[in-house]
Amino acid sequence: MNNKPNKKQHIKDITKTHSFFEDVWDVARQIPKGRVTSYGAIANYLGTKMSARMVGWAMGASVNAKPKVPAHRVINSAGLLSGKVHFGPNNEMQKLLEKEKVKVEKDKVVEFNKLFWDPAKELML
DNA sequence: GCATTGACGAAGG
DNA sequence: CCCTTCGCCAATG
Repeated sequence: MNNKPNKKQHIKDITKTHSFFEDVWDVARQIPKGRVTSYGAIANYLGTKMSARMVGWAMGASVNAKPKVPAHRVINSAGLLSGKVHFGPNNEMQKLLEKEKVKVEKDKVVEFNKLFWDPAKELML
C-alpha cells in the first residue's frame, strides 16, 4: 500500500485525541507499583525503539496527562533517575520510588535489573 | 529549511 | 565512577 498519510497531517490529527504521548502514558500507567522500566523498553514496545528520546520527551509532557502518569517509575536503561529534576527541586522522584520499596542510591535504582518491568514481555497480550 | 535541544542508548577512554 | 562521542526521531526557534 503506497497510500501513506502525510506524517505531519497525521500528527496534527492525532494530537487532538491520540498522540505518541498518550501511548507512552498508557504504558507507563500500567507499570506495577514497586517496579520500574526504561525509556528504551517503552520505545521498543511502541515500535519506536530507535528513539528512546521520544519517550522521555513524552514523559516531559506527562504533566498534561490525565490521570497523571507515574513517570517516576520510568528511568533510563542504566537505572539512573535521569529525570529527577523534573519532579521537584529536591529528590522528589527518589522519595516516590523509595515509598514503593524501590531502593535508590547515587540517583540509581538498586537491583534495577530485578525490578525492571518490560512491557514488551510482561504486557504482550 | 537549517540549527539546536532533549527525562535516551550504547560504546570508549 | 565520570566524561565524551555518535546515532536516533521529533519539536522548537
